[in-house]
Amino acid sequence: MIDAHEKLDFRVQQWIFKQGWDRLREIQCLAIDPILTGCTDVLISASTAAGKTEAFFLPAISAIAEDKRGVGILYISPLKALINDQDRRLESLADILDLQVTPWHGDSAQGRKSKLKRNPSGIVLITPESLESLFIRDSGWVKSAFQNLKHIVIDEFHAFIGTERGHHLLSLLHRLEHLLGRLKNPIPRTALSATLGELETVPLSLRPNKSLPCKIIKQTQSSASLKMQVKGYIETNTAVGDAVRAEHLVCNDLYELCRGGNHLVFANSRSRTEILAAVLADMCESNAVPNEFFPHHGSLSKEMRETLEARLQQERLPTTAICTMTLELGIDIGKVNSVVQVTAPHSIASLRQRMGRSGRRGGASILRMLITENELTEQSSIVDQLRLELVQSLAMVRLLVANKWYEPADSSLLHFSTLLHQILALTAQWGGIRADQIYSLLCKDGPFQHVTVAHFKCLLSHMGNTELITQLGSGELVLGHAGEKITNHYSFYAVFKTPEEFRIVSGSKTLGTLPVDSLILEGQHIVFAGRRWVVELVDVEKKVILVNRAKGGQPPKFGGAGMAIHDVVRQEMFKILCEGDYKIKVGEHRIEFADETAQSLFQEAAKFFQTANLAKTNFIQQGNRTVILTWAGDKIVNTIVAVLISKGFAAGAFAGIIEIEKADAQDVIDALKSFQTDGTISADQLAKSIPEKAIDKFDEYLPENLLLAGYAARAFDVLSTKLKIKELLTDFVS
DNA sequence: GACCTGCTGCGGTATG
Repeated sequence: MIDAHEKLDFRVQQWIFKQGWDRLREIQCLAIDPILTGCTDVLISASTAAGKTEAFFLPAISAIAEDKRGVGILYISPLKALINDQDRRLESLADILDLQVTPWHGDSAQGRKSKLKRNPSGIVLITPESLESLFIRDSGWVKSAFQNLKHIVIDEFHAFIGTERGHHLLSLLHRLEHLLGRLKNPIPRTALSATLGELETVPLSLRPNKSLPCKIIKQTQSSASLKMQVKGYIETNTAVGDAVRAEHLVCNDLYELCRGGNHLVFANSRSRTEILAAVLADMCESNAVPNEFFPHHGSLSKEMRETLEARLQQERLPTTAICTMTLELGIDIGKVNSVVQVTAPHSIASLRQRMGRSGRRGGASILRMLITENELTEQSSIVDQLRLELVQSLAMVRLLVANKWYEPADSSLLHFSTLLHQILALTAQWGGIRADQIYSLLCKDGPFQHVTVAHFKCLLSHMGNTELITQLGSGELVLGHAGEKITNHYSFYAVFKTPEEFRIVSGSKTLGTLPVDSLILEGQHIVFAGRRWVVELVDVEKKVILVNRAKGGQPPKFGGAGMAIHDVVRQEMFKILCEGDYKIKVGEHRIEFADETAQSLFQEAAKFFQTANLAKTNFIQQGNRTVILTWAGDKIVNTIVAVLISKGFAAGAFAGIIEIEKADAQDVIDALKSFQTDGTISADQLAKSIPEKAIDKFDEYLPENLLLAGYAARAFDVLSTKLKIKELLTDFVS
């Protein structure tokens, strides 16, 4: 192990020495052999700033140092900003070895791209979309430039797993191996990530056809400790005016906790981000101190975001960013003093990623969660009485800290939208291609292995009928009229969908953009970029909203869908309510991590849970309404709701609790019993009643039956639901 | 009671 670094290229060793490192980290030593040999894929799982990128590049660069014909390393990133960071970080190492590094994305310098075109060599840093555009526009160059490719590395791999974009990436990598004649002798892939749940399943997500084995390298000694606290707040119902709004208590605490240091506050929605930033900036103003609270989210312009990122990184002025997931991935902002999560996190995986942003110079990570619950009244719902937002937050903390568990990706998705995209892309790339070639490349040996021959045939014939593709007399498929039009536009390269957005302009300055699904009226007051504005003009043609500064205002309504809580999280919530205790057991001790308000809110919830005997009660009759407590994830909850609606009930779900209006519990139970024994109700059947099934970018071009099947696989799980209902009915005592 | 990511080629004008 000590001598591992001696296998690296001499100049790489010199570079390590120059950095003043006394030795390589464990993961860096472990990565040397597998990457130098290049006979396996490698998965490197280690926390942020543990040196994952170097763990790959030190041996990979050593492996290509002697042979500079063509591009040797292909680095793929989900973000342009990461490519720019990586370009900067690789500069000194690449200089020593006289290696060319080329960042290649929509905004990178044309000069460096054309240099690579003339003289392909060294390292290319690229996005999946830019790689797709190279395939379609210049696959001949790709074939010659990458002929000598030794390694592919994917950064922030968790951001791809289970998504449309991830499937696109896998398809691109497979097409690359095919183009280079490397299907039998695959190019080794390395995946880097800090947040991977169920590690042993990840290699299949990296190479679904298993044509190479995968070596897993995991950081063992995690020296970093975690300090964490859940703080509770109560939203009072007293008359407007003298009410102590929980929001102000939250902001008072944020002001006290964050002022004077560097912090990240994750607020979960762009509108809440704007509200908190505005209130905190006002507090600075009324206290006559310089403002150090700024918003950061996807609707803000690149310039505003980059200014804030630079301010955080420089560490000259104390800075707190109130942000959405834009600051979750590894953009270079250095480490911050602490991370605050306001309202419950959406998933443990993202909580873990956020937590990793704090902890300076080997110090502890500090994470606080600020959770607000409503004051209880006679009319309070079960959700309020059970304090579900707080209980969910506590359960997530336990799963993160004690179980080290994160949500795995949903592997049941069919990705038909991306399959259609890839059929068009392949046809555009080759000019003409046979149906059986497409099938074997994408489905039989490629990443769409779940697609049946029948589905594939149906898709192709529908694409023919809609003029996306045309079959020549020779049997070859070429692009049809509609297919030409779609693939010729630059918007084709990305497989994910973006809603139309309006630009928000004040004077001559663009402040950012807003999705059009929010209704904005002239004269309306909005909060944007941390300030208040009044809308002067909405230009529908130019998609511009003109605004002026204003004194007061309501926040813009941002659109969006619901979220999916995993089975494991709901089971953990059930468990802590049953036990009446959420504290984490460490040896003989039980660690308290909630403040007094959060403790008493939890006690209220546990008392209600016990009094109503909810450990053993799944069906509750409340007047003429029936309530079902399943403690299952949202896929099962949604399936039960759809089943009940299909049987004529007025059912809905809130925070995982199913409510059926004007229904007798016994009738609901009978309906569920009949569903259980009825073999004819399938997920497809349930999906038929959904009015809008087109969700992904190319869904609108799919034949009805595939659209149905794709939606059904995403939203419903009939088998697990039947099992869950069996369990619920066994416990039922009428 | 949601969030985020990415993409081209060309024509116009300004600047050195």
